[in-house]
Amino acid sequence: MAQERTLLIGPLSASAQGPLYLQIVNALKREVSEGRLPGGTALPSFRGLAEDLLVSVITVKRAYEELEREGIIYRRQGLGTFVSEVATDRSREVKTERARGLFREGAREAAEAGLSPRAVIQLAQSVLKEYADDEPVSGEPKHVRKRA
Amino acid sequence: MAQERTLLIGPLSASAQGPLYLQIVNALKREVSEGRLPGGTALPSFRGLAEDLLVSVITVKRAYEELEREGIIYRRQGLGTFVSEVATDRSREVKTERARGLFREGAREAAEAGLSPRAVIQLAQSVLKEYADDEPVSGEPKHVRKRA
DNA sequence: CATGCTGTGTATATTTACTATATACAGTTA
DNA sequence: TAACTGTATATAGTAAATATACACAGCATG
Repeated sequence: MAQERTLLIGPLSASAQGPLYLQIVNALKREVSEGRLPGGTALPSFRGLAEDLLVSVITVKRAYEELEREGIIYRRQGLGTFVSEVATDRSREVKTERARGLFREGAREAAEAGLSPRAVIQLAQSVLKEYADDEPVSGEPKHVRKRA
Repeated sequence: MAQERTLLIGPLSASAQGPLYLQIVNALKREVSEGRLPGGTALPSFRGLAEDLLVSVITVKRAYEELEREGIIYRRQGLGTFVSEVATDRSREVKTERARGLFREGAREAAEAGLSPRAVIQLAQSVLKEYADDEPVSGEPKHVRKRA
């Protein structure tokens, strides 16, 4: 085991849930926002990641370009690609904002479906609760009451 | 003579928020789910809607095909396109399911942003409340009296 | 009643934009 | 120089959107 061959991000499902380069973007954003890639960390090289994920170099490039545009990573020709110092914060900001947008859109859809404001809130809460049960967030201890 | 020239759905922003045909689909689903298009109502013709929205006939066709696949409308060659009898229910089902998916995805994003389960719920509630303030939903169905 | 007009939806070939690729080019450092 | 890194150009494949020509239903009319 020369180097940790730990696949930084899982294999991509070929165009199963969106463009490949966006799958890479989202997977890396997740790693960053959850603290597994602190600022300054060197990301895999274009060719390395491309080989691991069975995609072309260009696809990785597009993904990295997108991440750089969002201020999460930066690239240096001849040197490599690195996680920005403010990456975690930026990534979390982006994700929180995205979550807000999703909740907003969900509320609109539910309202258009004819649900009353109360019913919308109830629907949202049931989903959130179900999610919290299924997927314990990060490694922090949390007590889950199985009783619903 | 000309019928009500009321643009059934507003103008489309050229590829500003997704494919044109999906914008048409969503706009019509909204009209249906909110009760402004009861079952049996005749929809605008391909050419008429295409002209109003400044898109091609094919784009309208794709939109109507999608709506028919979801059981919201049905088409009759030489006659026209009509709102299904179960359209409102079907549309509301689809929208509710979509809302559920959006809430789920929002919860995931928020969790990945590092928010605690409690904070996620708080974020969601703040958004929902803000939405309810802006748009008094009041599931009060307006009686759309149809002239015989 | 047969006919043609005008409305409706339908089908095919084409253009355009985006995704993903292979291949060749350029910078950094031991 | 050698072996890494990121970069740029030209090339297929796919989906969205289009123009054009076709087929069916209703109605006015001779």
